[in-house]
Amino acid sequence: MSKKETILKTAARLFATQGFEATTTIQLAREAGVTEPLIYYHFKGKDDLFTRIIDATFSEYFSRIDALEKKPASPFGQIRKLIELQYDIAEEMPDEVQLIANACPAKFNDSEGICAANVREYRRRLIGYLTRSISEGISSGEFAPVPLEETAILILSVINGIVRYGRMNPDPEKNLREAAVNFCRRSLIINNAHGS
Amino acid sequence: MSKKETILKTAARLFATQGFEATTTIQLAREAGVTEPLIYYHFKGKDDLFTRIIDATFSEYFSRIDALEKKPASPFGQIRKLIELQYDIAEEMPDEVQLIANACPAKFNDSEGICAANVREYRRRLIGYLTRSISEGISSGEFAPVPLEETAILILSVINGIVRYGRMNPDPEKNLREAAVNFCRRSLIINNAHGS
Amino acid sequence: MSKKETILKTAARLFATQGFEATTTIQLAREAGVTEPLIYYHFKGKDDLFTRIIDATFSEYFSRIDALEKKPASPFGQIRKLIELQYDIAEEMPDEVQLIANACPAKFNDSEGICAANVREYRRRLIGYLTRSISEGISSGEFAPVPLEETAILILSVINGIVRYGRMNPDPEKNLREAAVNFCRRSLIINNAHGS
Amino acid sequence: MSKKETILKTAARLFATQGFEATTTIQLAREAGVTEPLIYYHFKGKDDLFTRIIDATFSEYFSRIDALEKKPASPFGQIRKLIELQYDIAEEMPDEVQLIANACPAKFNDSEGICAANVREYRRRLIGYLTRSISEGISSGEFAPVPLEETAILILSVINGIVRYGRMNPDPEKNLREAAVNFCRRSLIINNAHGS
DNA sequence: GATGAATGAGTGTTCATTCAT
DNA sequence: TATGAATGAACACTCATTCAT
Repeated sequence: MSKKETILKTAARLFATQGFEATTTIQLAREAGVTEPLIYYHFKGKDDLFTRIIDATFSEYFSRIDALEKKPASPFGQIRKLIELQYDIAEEMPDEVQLIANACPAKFNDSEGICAANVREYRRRLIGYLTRSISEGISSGEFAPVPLEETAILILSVINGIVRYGRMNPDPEKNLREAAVNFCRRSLIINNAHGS
Repeated sequence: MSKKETILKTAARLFATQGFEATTTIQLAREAGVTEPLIYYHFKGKDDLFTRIIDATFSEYFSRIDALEKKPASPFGQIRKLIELQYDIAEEMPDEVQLIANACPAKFNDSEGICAANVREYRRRLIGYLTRSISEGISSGEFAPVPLEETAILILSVINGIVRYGRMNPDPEKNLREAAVNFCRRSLIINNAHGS
Repeated sequence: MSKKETILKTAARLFATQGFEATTTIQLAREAGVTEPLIYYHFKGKDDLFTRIIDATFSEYFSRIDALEKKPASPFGQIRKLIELQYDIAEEMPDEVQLIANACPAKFNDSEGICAANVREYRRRLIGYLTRSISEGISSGEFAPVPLEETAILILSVINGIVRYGRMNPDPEKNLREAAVNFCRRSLIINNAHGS
Repeated sequence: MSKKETILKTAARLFATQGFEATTTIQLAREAGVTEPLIYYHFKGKDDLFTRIIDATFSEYFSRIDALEKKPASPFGQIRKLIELQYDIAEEMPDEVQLIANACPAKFNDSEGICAANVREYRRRLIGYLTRSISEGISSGEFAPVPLEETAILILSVINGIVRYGRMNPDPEKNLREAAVNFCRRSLIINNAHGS
């Protein structure tokens, strides 16, 4: 891994665990095994580092969601896939995901609002994806007639909740992923056979 | 309101909206309409302010949960009441609630771990409350045979999700509170008649 | 003891042990069992407290030296009495004496030079006293023909040295007082019988 | 001289003349011709500066005393050399010597007791050196049978006294160095011919 | 005589950032 | 690429002191 990449990875980890403000450039330099000026050779500054990490993470998110939309599936299959996708991403890049979950609100009104724009777009896409899936499910009679957007928000809440929980309590025994899928299924599908 | 209280309230608001580290004492003093040294006359320092806000908020939480446990209700009635309680508290003291939701993880390993201890106790109580309610519901045949703790965590996720959403998108038109109750009800109760 | 006196005594102790600058008014208030504003009711401020302690201590010194001069004694008897006087004062008011020994040089160029003036006067009197005694002793053939002022300074050095030593090493077994008298006697008196 | 050295030298001078507490970092920066943060780039802080100066000064002292012990001399020759050594050091590095003489007692109980440990070692060495010399002199019949340790302390007092005096009254006419040597010689040596 | 509340001016220290090499 | 040295701006915090009561 190049030094530039090391800086990025280390920054993501420190920003995620300590917060953006609490991470100093000298600490970042030390933990990345470089000197401070080198950070400024590769990046414009601390904000630039933050922005790049956020942007890259959301990019990854967006392309994954796009990929998801192209694969046909049943209404609940789509929802299941979204839950699983979030879980997978959180396992692949836990630092970046936590960074987005925690630090973003704090930097919401920031300089160029880069973070806020990303978050809005992210919500827009996820809610759109879920709204469409739920709508389909209701139309086909598969789902109960739930309110569209509210339910989308609730499913998102479940997703965020388990991702957060997994970060703070790394307990491999609990199968939250499966439990979350079932929890949502039972709530949506009109069917006497629970957990089928 | 005394100047001491003004400082506390202002600190809660700033810590919640900007984060602990990003809030400077001079800014706090200005927005509270006092001089900087007065903060140090009434409090030991920035950390002390933070700790007191956290402690007071969790105290309020705990006493409310305790009060809840004393009122008898049906299994789902208990869960409904918890959801509504969280919503109410978030409306009463939105700054403090957001502060706990956002800043706490960042200060988790802090000095005396005051925040961490509170968060653990808080989770323990809520999960305990929910686990008992779910267990009762399953025993009485009212609820589907869901995994206890996982389901408790998922319900908590729903609660936290809507509280967070309500903070970031203050949209009085959406009735997330009612939607959340129904979402959980459908997922738990064995009953053909949805949304009744 | 009145609160005013308590403040003075406590200030002398703290100034002596920690230094003037390192002693804060709040610490002084706490250790004296009063509140800060009371210090300002009785005294003009920290500097005023310092000045009064210094002045009172030197006053005491001066009146004691004056009293000494009035009692007739042999040349070495006079010197012996001065050594013993210093030792006595240091035991009576150890804080004040140490304050003068340590803190004064640091405040030498201070505001009104009150300390410096006192120190100069103090040196002038002691050196004058010793010079006269030595001069007498030489004239009478009792003392060796030592240089007057230099020897006076050296005797003062011995005095200051044992006072300082006694403060830092409170060791009642060593009889430094007697040893100092003998040390000076042997150096001054022309006589084969040492230590008589 | 590098900026780092300039900071050290300036700090020694200011600490010595004004005291540690009364010297501010901004004043130190100005008088050293650097900016404040540079002090913190080269040193950990004000305390670190103080400690380093003290340590370096005592190191110099110790190595000089060690060198002294290796040169053979008569009992009084040894004592004479010690007096002259102290005088020399005080002329070479007057700031550092005064710093040790004045500021140390105030910082005696400080943080890691670095100063106290040095002072104890310093006293131990000097008193040991003097005790041995006096003991030799008494054994050989050259010295009067004076009490060992007390006399060592008194000689040290004479040394410290003239060093202090020389600092406060820079008067090149008085030959205190020679007077001190003679003062001690007369007090120790059994001999009718004084001042020979 | 005595105090709780309050403050202007300053403290030591750290920050993200730059420059010369 | 890479760095040792350096800095302007800001930081949390403390000081001696005052005022209204």
